[in-house]
Amino acid sequence: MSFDTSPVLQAWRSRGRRVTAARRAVLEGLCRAGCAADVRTVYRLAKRVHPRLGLVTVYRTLDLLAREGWVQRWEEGGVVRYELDQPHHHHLVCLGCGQVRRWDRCPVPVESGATVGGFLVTGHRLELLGYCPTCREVMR
Amino acid sequence: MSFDTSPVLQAWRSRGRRVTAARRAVLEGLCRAGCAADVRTVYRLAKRVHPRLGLVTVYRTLDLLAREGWVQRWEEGGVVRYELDQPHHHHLVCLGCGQVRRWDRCPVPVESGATVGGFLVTGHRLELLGYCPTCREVMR
DNA sequence: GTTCAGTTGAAAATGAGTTTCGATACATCC
DNA sequence: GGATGTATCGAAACTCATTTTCAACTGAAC
Ligand SMILES: [Mn+2]
Ligand SMILES: [Mn+2]
Ligand SMILES: [Zn+2]
Ligand SMILES: [Zn+2]
Repeated sequence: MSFDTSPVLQAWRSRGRRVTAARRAVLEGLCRAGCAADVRTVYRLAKRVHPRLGLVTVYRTLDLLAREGWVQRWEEGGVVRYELDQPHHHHLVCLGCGQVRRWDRCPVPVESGATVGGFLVTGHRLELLGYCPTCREVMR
Repeated sequence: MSFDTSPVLQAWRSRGRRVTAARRAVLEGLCRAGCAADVRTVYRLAKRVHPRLGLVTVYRTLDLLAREGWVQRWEEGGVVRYELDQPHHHHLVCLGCGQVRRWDRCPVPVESGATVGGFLVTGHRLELLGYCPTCREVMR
């Protein structure tokens, strides 16, 4: 995927965090995983880069990236998914097979920084739920 | 909350399911819990009605209700939430304390039954993320 | 090269949710 | 109202994702 990881590494170094082989590998795995990857997938792909990588470190690094705002974290059907921060977009989720597809429109008119009922809104999450072409076929 | 449980009970009886004290209690707990309650909350409230209620039965009944379409199920920050089916609405979620408030507007123009990129869309999920008045105060 | 705090990974712990199974209690039929 | 058969119940065992612990390791700085 087209994601430049050097700003992340740079930010880490400047804040006194260490740029380790394990963290590089997780970032690389995330890049290769593409849209909305689950932890296992990131682990599997990152392990190709750095075979002695532990699953714990994947959890830790994903959490770090999420806290620092480099990745989005969300859950669907009991599965936690992460993806590198990209131009704002949403997702189509298949209720049949769990597949996720990117949807680039955004119909939500609430700006980040706006206030709704006393809440300071910093973002939003939107998924369209339904059935992918394959699952529609199976259902008929 | 204003939710009439008798259609649920009636539907159960007509399909050969039994209307038990445990199931009534879970429904009652759900009513009392209001907007987007987690399983523990439903359990705690339902137990007041039927003290010997087991947590397992809460899971089972919530799952049953969800499968039959009487409740919505969603997850936020690792917490599974259920709520009785109501007029379509969304939620404001506080990233500080996890509190959930109802938001009645819906800016999503995709009708149920529409097709987006080959997906048959049957619904959607939208949450505004941010900070509640209390958590905003704490942050300053 | 030496130093040392930040980081790692194996193993153990945690905890939400599920499965199992003997006991219980709805619904039905006298 | 009682007897019957089966759906349901709840305690306990289990599963599995995620977190915690801790001794070993290794980037970064000097
Ligand atoms: Mn995506
Ligand atoms: Mn609600
Ligand atoms: Zn599908
Ligand atoms: Zn809050």
